[in-house]
Amino acid sequence: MTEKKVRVRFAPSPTGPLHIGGVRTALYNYLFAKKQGGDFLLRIEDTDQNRFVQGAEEYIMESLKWCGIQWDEGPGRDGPHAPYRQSERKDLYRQYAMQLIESGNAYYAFDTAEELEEMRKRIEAEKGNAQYDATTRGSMKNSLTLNKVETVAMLESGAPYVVRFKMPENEEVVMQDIVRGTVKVNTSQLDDKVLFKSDGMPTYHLANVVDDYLMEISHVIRGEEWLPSLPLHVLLYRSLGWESNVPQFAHLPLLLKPDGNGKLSKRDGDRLGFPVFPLMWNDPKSGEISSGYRESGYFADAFVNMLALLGWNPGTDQELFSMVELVNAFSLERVGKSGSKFDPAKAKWFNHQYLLKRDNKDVAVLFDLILKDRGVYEPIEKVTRIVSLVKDRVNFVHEIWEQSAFFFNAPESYDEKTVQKKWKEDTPDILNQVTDVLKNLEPFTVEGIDKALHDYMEQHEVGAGKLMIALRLSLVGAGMGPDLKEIMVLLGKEEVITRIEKAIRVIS
RNA sequence: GGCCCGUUCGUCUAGGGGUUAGGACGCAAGGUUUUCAUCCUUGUAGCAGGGGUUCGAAUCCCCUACGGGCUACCA
Repeated sequence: MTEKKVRVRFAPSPTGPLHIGGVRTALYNYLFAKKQGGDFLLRIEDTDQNRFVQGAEEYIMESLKWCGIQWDEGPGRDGPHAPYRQSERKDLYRQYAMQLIESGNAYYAFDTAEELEEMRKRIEAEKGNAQYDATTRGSMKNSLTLNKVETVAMLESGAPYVVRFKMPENEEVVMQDIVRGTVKVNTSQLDDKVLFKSDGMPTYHLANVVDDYLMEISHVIRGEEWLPSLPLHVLLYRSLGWESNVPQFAHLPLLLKPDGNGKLSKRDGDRLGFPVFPLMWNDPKSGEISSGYRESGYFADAFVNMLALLGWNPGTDQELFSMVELVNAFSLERVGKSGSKFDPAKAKWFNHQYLLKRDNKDVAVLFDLILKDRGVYEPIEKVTRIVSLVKDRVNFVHEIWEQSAFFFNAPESYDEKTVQKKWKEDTPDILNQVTDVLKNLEPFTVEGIDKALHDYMEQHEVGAGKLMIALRLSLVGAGMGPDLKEIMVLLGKEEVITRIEKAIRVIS
């Protein structure tokens, strides 16, 4: 094996938003490249003009950036092989198609859609394998069945044509795949794929091989759905005389839907209530909006971490990885062979872990944005303190609100069940007495409150369960929340007393 | 239909001839906590089936089943 520089590419088609399976493919390419000290390129495969979707390319780039996957070459980052959009490389491909025709590895085909359909119907009626291949190409309208004069006449008349690969007959193609090992296919199973379309654009098969060669790609890491066309690609390299430049291949297992079987799709996200896209997507045609991980409150690093472990594992018990750690630990050899079902519950767990790891101050800045949206303006020091008290109870920053709203707004109602269980006949009296104690308490600190409350309970022989829960009910409105003394200090003496008095009025 | 790929707890996975089949998520129970949650402890649950090979298969081979992918002038 020659020691070429590692160069990999992520080559999406701008036909819509990037699905998390695509993000994972990009991630594995990136991790592999960085681990090997190589380059990661982004190439836009927009050879199908009919499927072009406005905004999709920008979406793809923004998604990669959000994930921290920076490309070394690609749109917006020109390198020695620019341009990186296939539509801008259009003129390149024709010459290779012509080269294949001249070397006898490809041919012109003039069949109309109707003629192709007719052929398929005919073969299917005979229970044969309906494809354009060695068994059928001889009965179709192409430069193999037409003589030279007729072919030239067709071309000169401006008749639409495609260029098809002339698949060799009955040849065993043996290929090596890094994740799957040896894969063998007999060419008699393969058809004469269209390489060059009548609209003047190459198909994926030609374009990807030509570009991978020209861009000096060393490893092709892509989804498993491409495995069936691997022999075609290998044969293409050979036919173009690039045998010594065939990249190594790695076909990644698919991401499956959480319930049942099958490839994860956009519909599943809508149905099961979790995003399948990294970023929110607003479809320009249908106006349909699909949710994204970013907008749902996921941290980019948690999202990347979760995705990295879906199909790859380090062989150790470590589950939490920064991008740098992923780069260091990654290898294609440890990529699994079978598809992975996406687990929304585990995704939340990852975000929880990252939320716990974040500095309270950083989380407070994010939470403060949510507070301002709700019209709540508090000093960041106070917000930070609140975050420190409740962040281990939630998975997302936005959930902090549900756990901390009582800090900002006095309870409007009191949890029915807790009232019934803990609010007794003598509760108002006890609370009134405690209010007096608190009024005179100086300074109003966690330690001070703790001592005062315990002294009271001891002197009056009142149980903690009775007093504390009644107090909590008054301040929070429910039997939940962080340490009561902390809540009291943050609320301040006056607010505490006001809330207790209100509770006595309302509940009794 | 044809071709290709796959199959270890519900899920993500370790394990690649001799293991009490390990970890994580989830779930359950207990503990801690004045409450809820966190946290800690314990538990729950798996080698798709059948044949070989072998002294011995989760592990190697074959078959079957099941699942998936591809089978466009889409990528």
